[in-house]
Amino acid sequence: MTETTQHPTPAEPGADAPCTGASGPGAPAARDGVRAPGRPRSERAEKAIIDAVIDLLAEESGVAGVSIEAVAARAGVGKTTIYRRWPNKEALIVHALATMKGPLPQPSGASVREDLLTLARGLRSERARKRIQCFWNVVGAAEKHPELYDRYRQDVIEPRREVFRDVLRRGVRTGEVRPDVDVEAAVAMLIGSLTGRFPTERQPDDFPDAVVDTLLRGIAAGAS
Amino acid sequence: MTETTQHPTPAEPGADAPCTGASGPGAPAARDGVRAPGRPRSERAEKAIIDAVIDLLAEESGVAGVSIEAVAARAGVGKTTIYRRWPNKEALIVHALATMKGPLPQPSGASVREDLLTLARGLRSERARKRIQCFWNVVGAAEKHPELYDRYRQDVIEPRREVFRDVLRRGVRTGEVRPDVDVEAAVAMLIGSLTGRFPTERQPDDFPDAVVDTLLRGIAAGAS
DNA sequence: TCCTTCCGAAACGCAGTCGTATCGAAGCCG
DNA sequence: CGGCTTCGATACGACTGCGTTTCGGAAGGA
Repeated sequence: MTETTQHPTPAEPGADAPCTGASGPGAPAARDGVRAPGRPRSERAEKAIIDAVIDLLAEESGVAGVSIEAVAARAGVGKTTIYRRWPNKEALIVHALATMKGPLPQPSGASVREDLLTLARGLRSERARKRIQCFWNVVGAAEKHPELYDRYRQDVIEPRREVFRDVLRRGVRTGEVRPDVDVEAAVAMLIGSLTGRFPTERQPDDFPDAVVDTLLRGIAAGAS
Repeated sequence: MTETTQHPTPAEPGADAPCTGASGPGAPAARDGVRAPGRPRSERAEKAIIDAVIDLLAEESGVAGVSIEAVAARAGVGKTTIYRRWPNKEALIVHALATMKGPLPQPSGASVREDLLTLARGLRSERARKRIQCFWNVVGAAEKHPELYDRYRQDVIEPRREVFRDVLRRGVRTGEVRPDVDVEAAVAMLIGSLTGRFPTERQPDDFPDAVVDTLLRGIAAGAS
């Protein structure tokens, strides 16, 4: 032990920007095809850790409710196994959130109404609900953990909003949507109405349909 | 000191349900016209405490970010002064939230569009922003503090939604709004779009106008 | 004036969390 | 088998927050 005990990163002799960049766990010393000596890191443990973080973030009361010890207990893992991969709590949460990117929804393109219905109903899926719940809690901590908020917004939320925008812009080209539509307002109305009151309040099953049709037709009398 | 040191509530001989009901601070022993002996409680301190709670709840990261010690420091008050009035942190926050009820907005009734614009623009006021910010954080902690969430929702949020509903229902009667409108969907679209993306993201100044007009006219081509 | 209550400040015991360190056991490779 | 690393468990010191208690002093009523 000459001077290597500063960071959990094991060997990795040169040019390793410390893993505080938080886009991934500390590499287990295998960069190229070079096999690292010793016991390899358990991929199973890593997945369990990330799942535990996401579950806790969605269920517990915000970022402050996610403690390393709770994560370790829930994942059935020692704290050592966590700190060997991430330098601190914030990096762990950032990485866990990044894994929620997942595949974007792909609307069929049959019609604007069909596409919006698909997207709106998709916001009720198990995975989407968890994503929205995490968003609530991350937003709540936005002032204290701005990096967390920015990254989650950019990586997870914004791409999904962009899918909504694309549907509307395509509708303008096909003539289904009036050309002077305010895309930002319309997207905010769709997403905001479907994600705004989640936690305990139940919405009727056809709420997405009602929102989409209200948006399309408007509420003023005299419109078709 | 015979047996009275169990509760901060000072004298108050009989039939005092302890103040844990959390709808108000422990009364300083003056119930009817009976003046309590000794120095009366400082009203100034009480206001400072409640303001501090609301500010912290809006700015800090959620309910967990509001600590009694932070409240005391921010209000320039000793912790004793807090615990003499409320039995614990949750009761304090519940009471502080209840004070945000304030007066409801009173739309003019000139037209549905005017009323909705007034209400929508009102959501950008200083006070409304703080209310919304608190709502974010209270919702985030809904699973851990359900009483907090329920009470805030009932006392503060729901009455304001009801004002929106009233405007729409009146519009149906006057013929300004189509009779088959889904009031819940329309209200959710208005409020959700205007409160959904607050914290750091800025909206253009005419965003409430865009939302109201989009809601009224719809986005489908062919409508007026 | 005397008496009661409230005031702010400080310290306490207790519990929870962070990040580190240490332990014996186990997995993988040569 | 022997060297390497990771594994889960446990304990540690430092810190923070809660809710209580004690303290000297101030404010108001009788």
